[in-house]
Amino acid sequence: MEFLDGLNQNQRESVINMDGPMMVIAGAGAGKTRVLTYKIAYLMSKNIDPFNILALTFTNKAAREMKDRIAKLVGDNDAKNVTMGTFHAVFSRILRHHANVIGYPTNFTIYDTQDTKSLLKTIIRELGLDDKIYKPSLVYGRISSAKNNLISAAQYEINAEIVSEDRMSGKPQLFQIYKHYESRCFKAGAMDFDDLLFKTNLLFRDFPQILNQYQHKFKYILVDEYQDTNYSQYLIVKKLAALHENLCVVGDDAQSIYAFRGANIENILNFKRDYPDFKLFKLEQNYRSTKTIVDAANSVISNNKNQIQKDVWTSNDQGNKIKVHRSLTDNEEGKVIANSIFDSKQAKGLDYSSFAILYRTNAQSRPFEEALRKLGLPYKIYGGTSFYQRKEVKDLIAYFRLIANPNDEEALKRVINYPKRGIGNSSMDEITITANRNGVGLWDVISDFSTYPVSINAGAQAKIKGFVSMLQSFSIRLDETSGYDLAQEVAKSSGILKELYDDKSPEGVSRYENIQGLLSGIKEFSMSAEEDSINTLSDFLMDVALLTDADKEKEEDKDKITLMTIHAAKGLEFPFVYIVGMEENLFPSQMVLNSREELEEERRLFYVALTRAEQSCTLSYAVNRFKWGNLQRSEPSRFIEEIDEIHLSFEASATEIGGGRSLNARAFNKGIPSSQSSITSKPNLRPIGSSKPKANNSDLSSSLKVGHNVVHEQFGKGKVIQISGDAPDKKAVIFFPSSGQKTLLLRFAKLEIID
DNA sequence: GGAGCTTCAATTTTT
DNA sequence: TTGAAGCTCC
Repeated sequence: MEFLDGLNQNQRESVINMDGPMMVIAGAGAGKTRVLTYKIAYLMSKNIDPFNILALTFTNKAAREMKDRIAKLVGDNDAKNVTMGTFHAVFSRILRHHANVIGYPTNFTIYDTQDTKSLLKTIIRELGLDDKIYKPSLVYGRISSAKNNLISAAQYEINAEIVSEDRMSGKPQLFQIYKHYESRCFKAGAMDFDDLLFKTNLLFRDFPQILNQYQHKFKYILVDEYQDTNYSQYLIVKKLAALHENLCVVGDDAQSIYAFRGANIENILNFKRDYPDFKLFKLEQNYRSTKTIVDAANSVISNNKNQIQKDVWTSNDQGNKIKVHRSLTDNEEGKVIANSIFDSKQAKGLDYSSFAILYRTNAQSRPFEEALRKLGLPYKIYGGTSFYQRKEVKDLIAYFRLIANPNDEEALKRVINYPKRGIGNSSMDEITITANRNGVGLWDVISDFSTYPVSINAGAQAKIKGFVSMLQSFSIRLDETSGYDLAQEVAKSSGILKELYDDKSPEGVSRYENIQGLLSGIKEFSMSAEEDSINTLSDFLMDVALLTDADKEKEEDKDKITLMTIHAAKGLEFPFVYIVGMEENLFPSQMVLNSREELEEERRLFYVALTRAEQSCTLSYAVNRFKWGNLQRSEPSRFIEEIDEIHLSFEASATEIGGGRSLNARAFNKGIPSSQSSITSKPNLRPIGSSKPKANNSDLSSSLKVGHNVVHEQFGKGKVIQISGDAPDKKAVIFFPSSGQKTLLLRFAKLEIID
């Protein structure tokens, strides 16, 4: 087994341990993916049929990379037969296969976040509720977390705890919304992201023979990023592995950054309970980063209380210190980083792809884009409005969806009057009323006016009929026409192509190009079909809902600077990493400052960011930042101070210190320039000119008294039990019936005093 | 029915 | 600042 030679002792042991339940806890850069790929290759070398292996990842990208790496070890053919993909992708396929038994059409639609929110909004309005109180995104979060815990609408309604939480937060009708949402999705033949896992659980629960079939198929199951799985995923894995118990999960609790969306670190603990005789392997040697970076990351993560004991170390060089750069404004931050990349590239002759700029939120990308563009540096940007989220792309895809599944009402509403064909709101209102009165869907009405008469004028009716018959003519050919051919015809007949072609504005041109891009993507997809079969448009649709920007890597994007959120960077590595926007209320985000758990997650996010860097890492913050229109002062992130000072070197921008020199920590400490900073035991991280953080809740802070009843945005009503500390760090202990006792910093907590 | 104007709200992360 | 949603006027 010569390919095992490249592994260290621990890695090798975890690879050759074939049977039984096992867990690999792997520090950042310790070769987690390596172990997984080698393990799969090793299984095959021991004559395990690739058809019997299931490998679940968190992102499509991870799956693809793993597949490529396995192919290098065992060859394309065998690699191809391993079932590998994200939870969502793998189980959406399985669901398609058995859709009929749970009452769904084979061509069920997958609603993305936009579709879901839009449907929720419709429902909220139909129920006569105020969408300022029942904000669609909030409602979505609530329903999503219910689904991830396998709570159906019916169970939601009778769950005393949940119902009381909703009542406390002033949203007693949430269960109604959930109920309607559930049935509307079902009628539309649509599943949202959470449904893909939820319904898989139902399928396996209610149809044991189907579960059994997959239990036999998947003799070996591997799960990557186990710390990011939610309860729903956990249960799927547990059920599938129940027969053979050849289950290998790999993860790192320190990199758990998706608790906000239901990931449950308990799953690691559950594992010990479910499989008491499991084997535990730890990979602690980091091969990626310099000593400085590894040590800095360790010192940051040690601030977290909740973690599994691990000792991550490296035998790599010490490397350079981590630079901490202060800029005056966010625009300057952009320029500074762009210049730094320019200089480093010149000096060291590196590729652009060696550099990454990582930020907390997508909205931060703009100054960097501008600065890079000015210097003529090529970059690629992930996230934000992804290609598949663009209006024009979604519009065309909506036609496809409607052809595959006419009951898909979100798609229908999107395109029935786009391009403009004279079917306006008043017609749609009439149709909706008729549909509701008869308890049928919109499509039922518009495809059969004789059964469902609608009081709209003949002209509009004729236009609708034309639209319907166009779609029907495509639907008939869906299964025997190649996806590309059909897609092209749809783009033409629908009028979308012409509409965009006629728009000669720069945006219009780019929209047209995006449609062409989508079509050529479909072309590629259609041509990748196996012999004797065709890839149809419904096959394409099956994949497309689960694709993100990161999955659309183009050849010409290879040598470019990477801009992405830290979340998106998970699992990646770069020689030079810039972590920008290192400011309080941005990173850590102000949304997480209410609880220790959330702050710890944010810290793990910073840990992930740091450990992306191989050779060099720069932290950067701006003293002033534009936030919806006006300039706001900000303070350096607390996370900077959590790094042991000996790993840091401080510098400020030329404009700020006047001399164009960069400062080392000592000079910085000595107060050069003396007028601007005072000598402290710690490097002075306070922005110039600002003393203490401003208490933006000063009135509240002084007037709040023990015994007050208050309302909190998230926790609902509560009573103040204790007040401690002085402004601006004044804290209150508040008891919330919905979520227990919380200690809140008054300067951050958005509280309202009731009495 | 639709274009164009004004207002208003929002800003966390993603399958 | 941006984008969506609502409103007015044709």
